[in-house]
Amino acid sequence: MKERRGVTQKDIAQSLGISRGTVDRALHDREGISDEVKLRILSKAQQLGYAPNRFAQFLVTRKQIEIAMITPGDPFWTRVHEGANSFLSELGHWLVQVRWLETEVHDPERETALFEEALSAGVDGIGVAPSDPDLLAPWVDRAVGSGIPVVTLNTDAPTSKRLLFIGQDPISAGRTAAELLGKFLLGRGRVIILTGFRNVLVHKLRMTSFQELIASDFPAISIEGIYESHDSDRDAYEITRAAFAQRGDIAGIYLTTGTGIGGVGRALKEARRAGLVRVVCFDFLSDTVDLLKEGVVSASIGEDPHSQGYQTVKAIYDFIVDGKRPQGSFLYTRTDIGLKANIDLLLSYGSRA
Amino acid sequence: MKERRGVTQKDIAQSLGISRGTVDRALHDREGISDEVKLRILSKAQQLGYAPNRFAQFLVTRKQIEIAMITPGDPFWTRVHEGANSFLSELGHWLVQVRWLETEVHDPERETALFEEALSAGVDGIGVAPSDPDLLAPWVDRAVGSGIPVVTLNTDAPTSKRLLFIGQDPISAGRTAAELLGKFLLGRGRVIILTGFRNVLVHKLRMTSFQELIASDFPAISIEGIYESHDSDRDAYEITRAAFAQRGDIAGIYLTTGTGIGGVGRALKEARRAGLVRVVCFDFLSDTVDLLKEGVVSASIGEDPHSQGYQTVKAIYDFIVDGKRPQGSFLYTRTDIGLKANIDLLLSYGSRA
DNA sequence: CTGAAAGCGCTTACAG
DNA sequence: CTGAAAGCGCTTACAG
Repeated sequence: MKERRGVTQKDIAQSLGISRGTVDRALHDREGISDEVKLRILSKAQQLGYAPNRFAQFLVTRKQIEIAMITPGDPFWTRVHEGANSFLSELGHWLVQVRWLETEVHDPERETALFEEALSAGVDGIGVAPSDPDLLAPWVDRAVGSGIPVVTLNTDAPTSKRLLFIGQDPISAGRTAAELLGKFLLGRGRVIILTGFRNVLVHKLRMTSFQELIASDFPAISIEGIYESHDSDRDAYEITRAAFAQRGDIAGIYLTTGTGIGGVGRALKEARRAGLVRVVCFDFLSDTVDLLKEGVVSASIGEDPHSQGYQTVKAIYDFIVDGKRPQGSFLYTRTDIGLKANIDLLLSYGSRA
Repeated sequence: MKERRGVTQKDIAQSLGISRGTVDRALHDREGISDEVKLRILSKAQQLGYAPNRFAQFLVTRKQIEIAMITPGDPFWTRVHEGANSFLSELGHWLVQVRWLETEVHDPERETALFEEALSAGVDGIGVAPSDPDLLAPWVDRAVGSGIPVVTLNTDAPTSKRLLFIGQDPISAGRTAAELLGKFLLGRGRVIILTGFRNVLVHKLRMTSFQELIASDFPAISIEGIYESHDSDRDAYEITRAAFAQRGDIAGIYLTTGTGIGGVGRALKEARRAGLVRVVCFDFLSDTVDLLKEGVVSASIGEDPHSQGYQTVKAIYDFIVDGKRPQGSFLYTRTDIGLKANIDLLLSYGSRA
């Protein structure tokens, strides 16, 4: 092993014949230093290629950043948590602490209450998956206004002043689903769409981008119906059952969400169409994984929850410690494609990436 | 921001009424300490929940690990390098330095020479992608024997004493390819296989696992021929051209490698079969990306080069600093599926994950 | 075998 | 506005 030796404040002080305290003041823009001396120090620092020794800094300040993560707690979010933790390597845990505040899946009131709790606890940054973006936006703006960076993950609050959104690009996601289903159907046949809620932006975008790509690249595929599953297995079951009762020649099903697939699968099995109808949906929750392995779901599209957690903590950390702003205001995670043959690998990998 | 305060050596020393130097000796198994005192110190440390302050440690020792990475330098490997660098976050660069030693794509002599160079330069760990595993194995064993951990990435040297192999599981990869092509062909039709070299283990495994899954899950698909492309565009072109001259009803092509796809594409275009024949291949090199976007390649399977670099450095670091051995002796990266609709996202993502 | 002291590079009071 | 000193938690010689 080698020894690392860089330029120190002491080096700068000596080469200028001044004290080390003054050098520190200049470097950190602290009070009580003349402009002239400051300028000389800064240019000398640049000339020598000074870089602060982070280890010495952290040793003396012992400052620990606290980041609040406000998200639901179901299995999907467990993987987000794992991702956040993996940013905090052995060293990272000294620098950053994550405070998990668990909401229910759709409980905007609780969410704002937790947001308020985080602020009053004095956290240094917040990651949140807004279930009601408009309701949360003023809270986000308040935090950002007082210097607390907020990153939205998984779902955005686009009208707010959040630093960054991290999650899937619903348009790419819908196009990927369309390309898959189009290719699985050899470019022809009848398809139905089950969307979660028509007025949820992400569901809408996953749907319209799907329709557009089908129309342009697979004109011989017809979309026979669009239904709201309300993210419920029961509704998805009824819809699928009714659709097959009405016409038996449906060749493909596109479900814009990760929930409700259990109902689709049950209806297909009952209609003896499981494995014959091509089904494309989202996420790798346990129902989906089971149905992939049974051959009932042809493919499912992931949104890389692990990376959503990792990148959220990283973005907040970089902003607080280095004042680094992200490149754009969106960071899109990848659209992983899960098949029967690769789903186990995709799942096992997340926990250690 | 909060202040972090943990248990220190000083705390242990005071509570035992001894000096701090002695505590340090016990904690690090250094010479010159009685067993009795050592035991008392260790149990007190445990009792208080002592954890060394890494920042103080690194500040005083200023030890920097040097890891040699011996790999080719083409675009694929650039992404491996990016992955390795991303492990070295701002803090990591103080702790670890990576020395890149660039080989040619298939030059075993140069590889062993570079391996020797790394050893005599006194590096602390080595990552290598062996082009001739048997030739390199004794060198690997020599390094490991003298305490220098070696990780193979992308290609393995299974008979050697390497700490870990990081790369794609060729069997999962072949099965994923088979499932894709099988589904794209609706389970029937004639397929040809182009493999790189029959005697390269990875190519062989990607081929046989493909054949097995086709035979079991898609019995109506017939494999009409198996050819060696020698990883060359020219050979791949000739093979494809000849195959289509012989019989025009080939519905699918499986290429077990990432090189040679340019030749396949050219032959398909000339035969006016581009976009009609389903093609599945590997990696996301520029030819492949272009052909995906043109619709000539239906899907390509990636091996996550970014993560191969990241995990290699991480495994070596963990071993050297914490003595941590990996769980198993294989770490399989994920088999990303690239389509026209998601390929840009997959590529852009690597550079920032 | 054990202790006391110096020093890694920085920040933070405290003097002047 | 500037300097001298103490101290963060550790390791490393140097005494005893």
